[in-house]
Amino acid sequence: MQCPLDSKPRWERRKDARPQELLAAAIDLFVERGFAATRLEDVARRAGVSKGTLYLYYTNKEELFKAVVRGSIVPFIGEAEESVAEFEGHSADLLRQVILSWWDRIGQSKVSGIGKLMTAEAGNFPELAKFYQEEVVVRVIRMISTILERGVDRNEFRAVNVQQVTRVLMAPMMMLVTWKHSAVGPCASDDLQPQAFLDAFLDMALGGLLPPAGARQ
Amino acid sequence: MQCPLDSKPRWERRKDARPQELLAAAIDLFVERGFAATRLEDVARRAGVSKGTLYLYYTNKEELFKAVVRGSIVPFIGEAEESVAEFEGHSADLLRQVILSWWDRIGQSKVSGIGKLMTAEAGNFPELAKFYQEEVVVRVIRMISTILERGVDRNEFRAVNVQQVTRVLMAPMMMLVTWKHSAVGPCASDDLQPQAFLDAFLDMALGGLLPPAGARQ
Amino acid sequence: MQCPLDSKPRWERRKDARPQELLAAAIDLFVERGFAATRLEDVARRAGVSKGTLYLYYTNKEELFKAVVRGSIVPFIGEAEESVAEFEGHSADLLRQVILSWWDRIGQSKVSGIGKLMTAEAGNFPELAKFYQEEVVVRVIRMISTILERGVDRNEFRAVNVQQVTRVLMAPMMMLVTWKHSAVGPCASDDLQPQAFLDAFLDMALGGLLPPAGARQ
Amino acid sequence: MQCPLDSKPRWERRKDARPQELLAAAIDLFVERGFAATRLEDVARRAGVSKGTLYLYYTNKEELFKAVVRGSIVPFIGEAEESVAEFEGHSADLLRQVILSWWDRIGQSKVSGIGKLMTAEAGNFPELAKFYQEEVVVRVIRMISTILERGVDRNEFRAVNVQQVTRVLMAPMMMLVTWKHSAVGPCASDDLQPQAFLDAFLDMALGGLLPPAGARQ
DNA sequence: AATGAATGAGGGTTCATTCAT
DNA sequence: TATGAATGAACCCTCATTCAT
Repeated sequence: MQCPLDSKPRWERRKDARPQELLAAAIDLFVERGFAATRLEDVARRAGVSKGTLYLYYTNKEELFKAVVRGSIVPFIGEAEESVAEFEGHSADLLRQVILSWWDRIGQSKVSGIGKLMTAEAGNFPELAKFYQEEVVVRVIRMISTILERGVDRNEFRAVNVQQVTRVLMAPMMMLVTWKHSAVGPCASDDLQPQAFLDAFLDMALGGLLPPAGARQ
Repeated sequence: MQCPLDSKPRWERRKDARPQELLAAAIDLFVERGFAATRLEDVARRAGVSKGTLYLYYTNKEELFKAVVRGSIVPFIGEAEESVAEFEGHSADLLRQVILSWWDRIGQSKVSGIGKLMTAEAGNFPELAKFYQEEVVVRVIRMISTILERGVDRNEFRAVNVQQVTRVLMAPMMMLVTWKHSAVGPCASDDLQPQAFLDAFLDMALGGLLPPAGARQ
Repeated sequence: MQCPLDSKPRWERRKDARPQELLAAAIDLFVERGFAATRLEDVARRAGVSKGTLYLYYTNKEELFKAVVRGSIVPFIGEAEESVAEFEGHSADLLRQVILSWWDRIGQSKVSGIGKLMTAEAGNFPELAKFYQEEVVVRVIRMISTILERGVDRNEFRAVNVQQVTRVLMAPMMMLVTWKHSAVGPCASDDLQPQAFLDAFLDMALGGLLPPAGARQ
Repeated sequence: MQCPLDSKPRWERRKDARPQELLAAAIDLFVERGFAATRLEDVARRAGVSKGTLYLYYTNKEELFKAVVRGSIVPFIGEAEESVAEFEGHSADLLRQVILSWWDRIGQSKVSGIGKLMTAEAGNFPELAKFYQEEVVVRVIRMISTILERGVDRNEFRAVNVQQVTRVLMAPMMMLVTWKHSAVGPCASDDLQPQAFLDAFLDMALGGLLPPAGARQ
């Protein structure tokens, strides 16, 4: 950890770990079964605690879900926003870096199932939808738009319609993780080749964004 | 009675209409809330009947759902398969026709919400997943693959990897309807411009399929 | 029937047969499943009529059941009572005749299942219990007691305790039919040999009733 | 608390007692109303808990019923089997002892109503029938047959047909408890004199089993 | 902090009975 | 007379949430 002399007794460290264990269990089950179909008793059991204990840390199911999002997707977004703000190179590299690190940190992991889940169940849990839209979707859109605008401003990208291209860029990523987590769909699980998909997607996307060859400096 | 030409009593006409009324109510609610979250009592109420009446027409919730699929998506697939078998022109026109008629008949309507629903809940309802995969997904894949193979055989398309391109073609369509029915996502509902999206998609798809200009006859 | 020139058209004869067809269907199902577990819809279907039609003939489930009893067991009791009243021979012969004709008409047929059914479900249907007790049980007890008293009066039987012996005589008969209709019990269905059982029972019963050999005239 | 020797808190003592309280309530109602007609809510209420609580202890209605059987009849059978295996005296005494202890532990109590219930409802609940046949009926038959064989082997009983006599011995016992629990039947409840019935039955049974006086040692 | 027993509202399904035709 | 569509109360079972310990 940060403190190499961890002065706390093992028992207390265990206690501190509880929320993390609960979040880990929760994300597994939420992604596997969806929000509504996940039973808090199962979450508690998987975390090795009792059902009542769960309520000591999270007031209810929705708060638990929010905590899952806050503990997984939101921090990534924060870091990505920072790296966008600090980046100094070519906007195409920035875009590629953001997408690949998204795939590395989110897309590949269970966390990406949260996106599919929200798409499916937002209608039944308006407060959750609002939370997710504000904490995740809006920030992602803003971040990608920012990259595009940066690229356009710096003449590294063509003068595209930023709003639409933002959506065009997000769509295939969403699709990729949706299929990855679904039991039906055009891709039997072993047919899905995410890496090849990503490569093709990036080629296409950057090909569409970079200025015509003749126009480059 | 009031209309002497209609020999059926009003009451019996209702009976004939009931299944359709129930299916209409069911599709509304299934698409709005998902399979698990839809209460049969609500379906019944929306159709203007009592809970018990629903069971006169459909054995249980899963059968009601299957009936919805059989009454909306499956017939379209059948017709599309026929039109593919009978078609005599250029494969690009066939592909365009199938996709546009899909948009017309399925994509635009509530029915398209079924796809999103199945993607989300298949894991929790394995029998439904099996049904949908067999009755819909497999047939759609086969149909699109058939079109691609036809195009390749007739030298109207390039010699693409049919299996993968089938998936690449399906993905944006799925995405389009998924966002259309979701309360969260990168597209606020009024930002989504399906027609423009479709045009762009078809341009891209056909651009990728047609042989290089020099090779065309 | 009584009128050899049956002037009624076949269609109307059919109508007259309805109640009998319903009773036949009802007894099948009541005996097979019990009173509560029998669905009137099944009764109607087996009789080849609609559920509503059943209610034209019997006001409700309990009345249907009573009609079954009235149409099967009660007439037999009436005849048995008559034959008891008219009989002129030895009381042992009378008892044997009554028991054997019971076996012939009731015990062997489905009707005997009614006895088991009432024993089991009387507690849940007090009105039915009252009806059955009055229309069947009390009359059977009275009839057998009458035979015993007749035998004792005529010095054909020993001076037994009529009340208790009545029960002792009824018990094995009830048992026989109960097992005949049950899916559990000490007798796998093919082990039960009713005829042998009856012979043994009659030997025992009459052996216990007839006066000691030395006392006979 | 009030009793310092009892280290468990009152609340936990309740938890330990719950299963027994629920079984007690269940047996009352099952015997009173039968399996199908017993509502779990009533069982719960009679045990002083809510409907949901019942499911903390028993997975479903059938399991509750099995628990009732396992907690009442099955243990008795186990003990009886042991006492049969260990017994060293005359087989007639063994038979008498087994029957009288059955009457003491089962016949006299509500538990005996289970037998009547199963006879009546086995047809509608095949899994329950299988369970009861295996756990109870088969073992009882085996036990009684064992006693009879023992008696025959030791020349304490005549060489009877063991299979049939087993059934003949069981029949009156079944009948006794069936009437005891029934609202209809030849015995108004206050006329039934079980003790006298048992005495007569044992006299008869042993009379039929013991070798003729002249043959005894 | 931790437990886990208890709750009770709610959803799927069944079926006797009614009633317009 | 005959139909069968419609009803609605009832029952089994689930699960988020509470709370005494």
